[in-house]
Amino acid sequence: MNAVTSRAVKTRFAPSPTGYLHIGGARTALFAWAYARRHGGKFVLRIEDTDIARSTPEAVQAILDGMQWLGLAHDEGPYYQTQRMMRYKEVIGQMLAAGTAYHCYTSKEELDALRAEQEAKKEKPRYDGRWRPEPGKVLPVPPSGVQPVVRFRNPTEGVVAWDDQVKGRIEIANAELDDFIIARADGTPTYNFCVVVDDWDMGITHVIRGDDHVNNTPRQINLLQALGAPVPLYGHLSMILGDDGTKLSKRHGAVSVMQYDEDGYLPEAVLNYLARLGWSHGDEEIFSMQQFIEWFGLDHITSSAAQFNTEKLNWLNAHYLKLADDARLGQEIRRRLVREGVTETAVPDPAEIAALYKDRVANLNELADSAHAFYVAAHPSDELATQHLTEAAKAALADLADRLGRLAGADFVPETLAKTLKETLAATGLKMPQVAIPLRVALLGQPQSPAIDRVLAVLGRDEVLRRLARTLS
RNA sequence: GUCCCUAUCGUCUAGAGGCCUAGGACAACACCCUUUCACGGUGUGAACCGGGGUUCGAAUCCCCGUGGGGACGCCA
Repeated sequence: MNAVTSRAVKTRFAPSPTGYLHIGGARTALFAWAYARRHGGKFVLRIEDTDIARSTPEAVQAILDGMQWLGLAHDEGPYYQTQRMMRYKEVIGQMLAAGTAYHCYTSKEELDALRAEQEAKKEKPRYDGRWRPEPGKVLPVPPSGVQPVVRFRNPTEGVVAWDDQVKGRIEIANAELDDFIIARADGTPTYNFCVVVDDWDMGITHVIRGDDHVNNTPRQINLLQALGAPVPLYGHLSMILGDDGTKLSKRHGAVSVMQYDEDGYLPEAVLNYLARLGWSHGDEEIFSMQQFIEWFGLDHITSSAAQFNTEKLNWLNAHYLKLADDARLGQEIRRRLVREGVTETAVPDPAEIAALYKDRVANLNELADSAHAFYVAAHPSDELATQHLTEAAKAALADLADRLGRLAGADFVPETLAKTLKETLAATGLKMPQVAIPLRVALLGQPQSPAIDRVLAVLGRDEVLRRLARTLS
């Protein structure tokens, strides 16, 4: 057991605040979080905001909001890289003194020229080491008035290798790497350097991150070794593709996790979906986060990219909706109706409507839409009215209204209502659908609804009679 | 161009050399249930990228193609 694995597990999620928390970031966070929970370790949130031009406080807040909505609580942080500049400068100073880093005076223009030249020769563009000190090598004279960058003195021979916890062993020749910049001319440190110092200082044992960082890993390992720091274990998660199989972008798919809230998804459904995207535990499809934590491990993570499938998310959402507490759903209905300007939602209790509809809708917005007609009487379209509210139907509704009017409010329970309905059927000689469908149109403005006796019960005596009277007048 | 990763039903995946006539789930379709529409239940169709090896035996191991993705920044 090496120095890293003998330490208590500590993972991190390290987004850069240049936008919202999207679905790919959310899954990375979920896996890192679950791994820490699984092993009784700690989960760190670190905001990588060294790109001051692109980082915004709004984006930081958006990430925090997304994490909170998903319930992925961190144990440490959030740390901000912009608040750790002193530490980075200190380490850069040490590396310069130790000779593991050096000043480079090559200008951007010279670098561009070098790159163009290499590309013309079909070579991999890389820094040529012109300012790299070597024994016996005479360095150029530093041009006056030029602020140098600091470059890492990367090993030139051998290979960097690590056993990726999801992809298996990966080896990269040092010859493929160049002396990358760790501090810009203005003195600010760059990404690969900050990550290394942070992972070291924060005692990160398992770096679980996106696939796009595989190429950074050998550089980071070399840096860690130059610093004499322990090398954490790495696990690289493959990316999530959009619904259409192409890379997620803002044009399609790469929406904020908060958009899922907006679209009526339950966080537990999104979490379950994400957990199952690129990870599996046999045939298990539906499980709680508690169960997920027990099962989760870095083995059984798929190493190829996964395509996002909204249909399956919808299915999971519908499932969790059926399980959800009525009062909670009532709150969600209320929240959405208020947004549409429907503020009178005391009677009927939205929780009762939720109970009526939750096993027939796929998301909270559909639930709220269904509830809408209970608070705001909807006039059926002319088409529906001519089709369903025929003279015969109206006669039956009149008969029913008369019978319902004789019931007390307390008698408005499904059993009694079903019995009353049958009395009307007997009196008119009609079949159930011939009365129930016009009744739905009259009450809710649409020909489909849950069991009509339950709808009548939830709507209540006064409202039912009022709406029937309006239809019959 | 160079380097790295990757490849099972339309989609997410199971599969660790014989348990595979390739399993589950979403979606699709059919039927059943039904007071409408849903929900639900039952069932059907649907895949190992191609070519070479290794082996008594390959979806599984190796190599080569091909497809897909990523990286090659004084971005993160």
